[in-house]
Amino acid sequence: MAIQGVKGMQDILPPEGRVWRAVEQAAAEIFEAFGYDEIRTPILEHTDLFARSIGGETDIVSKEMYTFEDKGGRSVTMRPEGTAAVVRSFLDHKLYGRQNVHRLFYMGPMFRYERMQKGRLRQFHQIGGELYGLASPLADAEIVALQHAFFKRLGVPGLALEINNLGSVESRGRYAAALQAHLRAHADVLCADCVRRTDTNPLRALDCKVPACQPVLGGAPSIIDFADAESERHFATFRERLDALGIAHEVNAQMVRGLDYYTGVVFEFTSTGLGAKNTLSAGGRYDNLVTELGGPATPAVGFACGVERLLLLLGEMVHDIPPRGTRLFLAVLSPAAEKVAARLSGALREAGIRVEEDLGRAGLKSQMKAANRVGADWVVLLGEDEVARGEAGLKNMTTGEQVAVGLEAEAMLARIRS
RNA sequence: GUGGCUUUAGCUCAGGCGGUAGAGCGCCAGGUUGUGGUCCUGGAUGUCACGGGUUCAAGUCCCGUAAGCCACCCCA
Repeated sequence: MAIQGVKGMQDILPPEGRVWRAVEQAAAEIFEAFGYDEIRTPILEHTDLFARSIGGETDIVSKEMYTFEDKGGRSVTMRPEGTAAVVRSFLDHKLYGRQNVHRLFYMGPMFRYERMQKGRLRQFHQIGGELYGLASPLADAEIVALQHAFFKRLGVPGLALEINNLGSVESRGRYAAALQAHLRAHADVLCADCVRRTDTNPLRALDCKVPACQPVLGGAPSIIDFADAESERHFATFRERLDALGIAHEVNAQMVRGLDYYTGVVFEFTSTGLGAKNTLSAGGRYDNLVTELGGPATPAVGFACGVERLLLLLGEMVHDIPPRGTRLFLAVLSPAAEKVAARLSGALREAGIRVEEDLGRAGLKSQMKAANRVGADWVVLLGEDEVARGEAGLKNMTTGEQVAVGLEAEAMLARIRS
């Protein structure tokens, strides 16, 4: 049995790599248009970082992390998400001392030990953005607008945006207590999962899809009613801004996020056609995270987008992004032509042409087939006769026309570009 | 973590009640001794996921393992 890849770790094979590059490049361009700069942090962090930021009771921390001891006896963890590491780096390097507002983006692999399913890998990739130093609801709207622009650029079908207001830490706490009481009062009709969640994480029960639970959940207090006046004003301004930006959205009072650090505005972009798990990207405000990790009071808002899910959606649409530029195939048929071929391939590549060859120097017919297979626009034929005459055959693979040209790259480029 | 399904050629898949494997596509060659993409003809390739068991005989039945998929759970 040949060695297989590790479960849940996926290879990206050609030509898929081109699609990834196109998506990552589109993301980088959108981020730059919004004034964001890239930050790259290591895969490994101290385990404490995630335990303290994401929340020790969450599934991610309690059972999904790749945690191990390194040779120095430190407990380290392969990052399960991006935000904690970015905040850590922000504090580690005292970036807050440079300026008040920071716009950062990152992209890269994340690791969670999960039961596999399509669009749910153990090594998966996220593209995320973080905005530090602005408490304004306009900042929340900017983060949402950025994602919206990104998805629009890629042509994501069936896009929808849901938002909610979790309120302040205090109001969220009061709400959790009220909800817990409500759930306890109806524990007899709730499903087993909801009974368990009543104690561990009552807000999660709101997401339950079991029919029997719906009446109880429908009658539960709404988190929006618990938000304090300031948080309510913030949310209202946020919505007005979305309207002004022309971004359609819907309030979903049942939506809660899985990571503990969120406060206030949370949002989730979904797409139909992703199956059971339809979340494309999600995020929200986390004004307390920086201080919880030992930094100065710094309001923050951010998001993360699942790249594999995005690619799943884009599917066939972008499955065959052709390589950029003109493709030329150099067919060499005679040892006498090797010197000319070496010089030509170099000169043509410098001019920005994609030059491919069959270095096995098979027969003309198979070299032509190879040229066709790679999608060559042009073929340069270097045979005994041509080289003896001081010329080469230049064939247009679309029209089938072939002409004789000089052995200089300039002569071929002139023809190709005409 | 729970329940269920799947795994046969490079790819997509067919193989009624057990008798050691097929198709299409792709690949290679020839038709065209120096011209591709169309067409025609021919060819190669499988430890039937892996390990055990039942049997005279297992791709086919049983058990285990692994990987993948679906619904939960959870999350991006």
